[in-house]
Parts: sequence; structure tokens; C-alpha cells
Amino acid sequence: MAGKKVSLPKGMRDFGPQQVRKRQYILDTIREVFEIFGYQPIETPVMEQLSTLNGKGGAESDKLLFKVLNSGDFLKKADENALNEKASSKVIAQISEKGLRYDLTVPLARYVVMHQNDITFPFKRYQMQPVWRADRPQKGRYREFWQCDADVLGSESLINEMELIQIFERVFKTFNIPVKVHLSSRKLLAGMMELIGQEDKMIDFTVALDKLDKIGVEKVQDELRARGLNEKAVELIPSIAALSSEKDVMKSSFIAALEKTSNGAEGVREINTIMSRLDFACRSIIIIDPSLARGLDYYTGPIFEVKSELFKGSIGSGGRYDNLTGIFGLPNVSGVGISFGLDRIYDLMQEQNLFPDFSAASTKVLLTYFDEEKLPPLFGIVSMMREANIKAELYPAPVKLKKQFKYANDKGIPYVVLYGDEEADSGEFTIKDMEKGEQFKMDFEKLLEFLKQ
RNA sequence: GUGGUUGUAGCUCAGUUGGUUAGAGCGCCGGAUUGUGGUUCCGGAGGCCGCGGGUUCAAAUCCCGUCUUCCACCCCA
Repeated sequence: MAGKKVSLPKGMRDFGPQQVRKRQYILDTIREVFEIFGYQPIETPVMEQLSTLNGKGGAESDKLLFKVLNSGDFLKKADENALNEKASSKVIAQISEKGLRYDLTVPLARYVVMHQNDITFPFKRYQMQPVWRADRPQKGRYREFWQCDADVLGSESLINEMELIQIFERVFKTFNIPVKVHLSSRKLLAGMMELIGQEDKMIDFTVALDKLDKIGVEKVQDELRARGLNEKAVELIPSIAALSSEKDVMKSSFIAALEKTSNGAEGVREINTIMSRLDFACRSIIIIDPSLARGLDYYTGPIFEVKSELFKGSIGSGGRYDNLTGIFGLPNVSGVGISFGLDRIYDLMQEQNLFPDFSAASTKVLLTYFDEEKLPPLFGIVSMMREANIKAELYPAPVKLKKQFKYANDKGIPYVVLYGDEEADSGEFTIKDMEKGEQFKMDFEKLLEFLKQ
């Protein structure tokens, strides 16, 4: 038995049959909703040029990138000095020119730029594929995980934002997952920067502000000071924190103050427009949350994040980006998109027991194999069952019935049909209901009829 | 990337201050049942104690390294 030691790379996982069924259920549900809203599927390769992946994001996202070595004798082409100095980043540039995608948005931008002449705008596409990040794994953070994205490119209309929120609402309602969609706008943040007069510190402000619900007002203030933000910024934090108990955030004095800035006014208009267009079901799951600060640095307008009280961490997110294709040479294409985190939704549903019963998805009937004489009729029988769209399988060897029954039992097959000497003589099949433990005899016509139900 | 944590049978885990032959439950295989699973009873197989080094008369146990797991950061979806 002593098999060779096999293992998986850090953060990579296998999925067994039951897990795949559940994952496919999530994917199917999301896909169906995307399709209903008029999005069309695309797929892109797992690898992109590093130059594409580095198009956005700086040194930080570079750390998360899985790089792929060049083919051939790649070290020959590397600079000797760089090698001797062990200057990793210099060497990498010379021995690796492609990497695994770490999200689906950058590949989308690349796709749109490359196929701009074939695309009719607005371009509504969805994409459900794995992405990879060289992060240190922990709960809800995997090195290989799936994103389910829907994006609209080439339309500035806020109707798109509205529809994407409707998609969130519909998908999570189908899953019976109670969620809140946190809504804000990057422009609100820009407005705050105007208020404090430190427009250049937006990233630092954002990173610290994002931790508000986690570490509290004072620690955020400490971090702001450490990051070089002024006292005006520090004083903003308590009023932002107070918004969470506000019954109508948009009517708060904080928003009124923001509205006096040019960016802030624009952000307020965006949010009010989106809210005014949403029906009650969608409005009721929205939390206007100006402390919502996370998001990639390419977001420029409305931003969303989906959270559930049943799960730590977000299970969906999205936002508008005005110039994502600009870095690849196609300016003035505004886009907005959302993303579902398949793996986190899976974890949540698994923990909360929200998956439906998939037992009907497996084989419905197992035909036992007694001896070779019965094989020709058995082939015919199993074929006719399959013709009738009954999920049927024939046990592939004439082993002990005990073993064949155990196979059916372990696999959750609800019916076992026996065709041995007795049945061949009488012309009636024996069928056993595995759940009830009862068995009956019936002719083939009745058997088919019975199994079709 | 930083700090911590975990690893013993297929799985979940015991294993005393270092001390003979490393255990349990579940699962697996066989039999009771040569045409019947799931329940019951009886029997059996299965271990480089993550890997490498060190300390010791002696290491699953102590030390170092490494890989892996999970957690908290950093950051991020």
C-alpha cells in the first residue's frame, strides 16, 4: 500500500463530486441571472502577459502575482550581474514574461481593447473563471478561487448600477442568503479629500478608513496621523462613524457638507439617482455607507460591497471604473461591474446548510449483473432506460450481489433492478426501493413507467 | 511579506516527566447471509508518528531547519 507521498501546492484544493455539484449549483444560478439581464459569456486564458497584469496596481499587487517562467533555457538570457546580485525583481523581468490572472477585470479590459472593432457597445459580458493570488491562505482566502463577474462597458448610465444591484438582490434571494449591499461612491471619498485639503492622500485615507468597523474610531485616527493625514481628516472620522446609526444617511449633515465640494456633490447625485430608480426589494437591502472605502484603485464612481451577517468578509463587490481600458490605449470607455465570490458563497452556504438536496441528480437505477448470459438483454435494458432519459447504470462485473447493493447504497442510487434467472424465466423484473427496503416485480413497460416518474 | 498555530491508520483524534511491540472510534476488507445494501454479530488488514538534520543509552515526545494546515496582521476580492 505504501504509496508515494503526494501533495498539493499551498492553497490549492481538490473538489469531490458532492462539492462540485454544489459549486455548479451556485455557478448555474448566477449564470442564469446574468443571462436574464442580457449579459453574454466570454472566457479568457489563465495566463496573461505580465505587462498586461502590471498595467494597473503597483508593487503590492505584484507580490500577489504568480509568475510563469519562460520556456527554454531562460537563465541564459538573464543578466549576469542581476543574477549575482540576487536582485529578484530584475531577474524576474528577464526570465518571466507571463503570469496567472489575479482578477477578471484586467483581462476584460485587455479583451475589449483587442476586440474593440468586433464589439457592439454597450458591451455586457459575464465571465466565471478561476483566478490566482499568491496570498497567504486563510479562511475565505484561497490561492485559487473563482470569480463570477458581470460588467457593462461603454455606458455611463447609472441604470447599469441599478441593474447590477438587482442582480445581487436576485441571486442572493435565490440562495436564501440575507445580505446587505453597501453602497458608496469614490467621489464621496474624493469630496472628503477636498474637505480636508489633502487630495494627494486619498489612498492613505482610504486604507485607514476601511478599517473603521473593525478597529474603531480612535485607532483609525491613529493610523491616519501615522499616514500623514492632517487633523481635519482625523476630525472627520467620528462623524463618519456616526452615520451608521443615522436613519437617512443622505439627509445627514455630513452629506450636506460633502455636497459643498465638487466631487462630493457628484457622488451624492450618483447615489440619489441609483436609489430613486430601485424598487423596494432592492432598496431594503442597501446600506449607504460612506465608510466603504475598499476597492481597487481603478474604481472612480459608485462602489458596492455585499456582506452577510452570516459570513465574515465580503461575498460580492463591484464598482464603476472610468478609464480601465485607457491604460491599454482605448480611452473614454466607462464601465461598471460586479463580482460574486464563488468560494466564499460556497463556504457560507455550507456552514448554514443552505444547499438544496442534490440526490435526484445522481443515478436513479442500478442494474445488477448476475452472469454473462444476462449481459445481452441487460445491455438492451440499460440502453432503453437511457433512451427514456432515466439515469441508469449497469454494474460492470458479475460480483456478489452484496457488493453491487452496497455500491448502490453508497452512491445514493434509489433503485436497484435485478435481472437473473428468476426474472428471465418469469419475464418480470425485480425492483428494490433502497430507501424503503421494499421490493416488487413488474414487467419492463411498467418498470420504465415507474422509473420515469 | 510579519507573528503564531497544526501535522500520529483512509477520516476524526488519544498517546503521561523521553523508556519495551504506538492506541480508540468511524471507515475499509472478509465471514455470519452462494439472489439483497443500510441495522446487528464475529474476524482481519492497514503506521518512515509530515520531511530532513541534531541531542540522548533511548525520540511520536526535546532542539534546529523545511513543507503543510489554520489564525491574526500587511494587503486585498
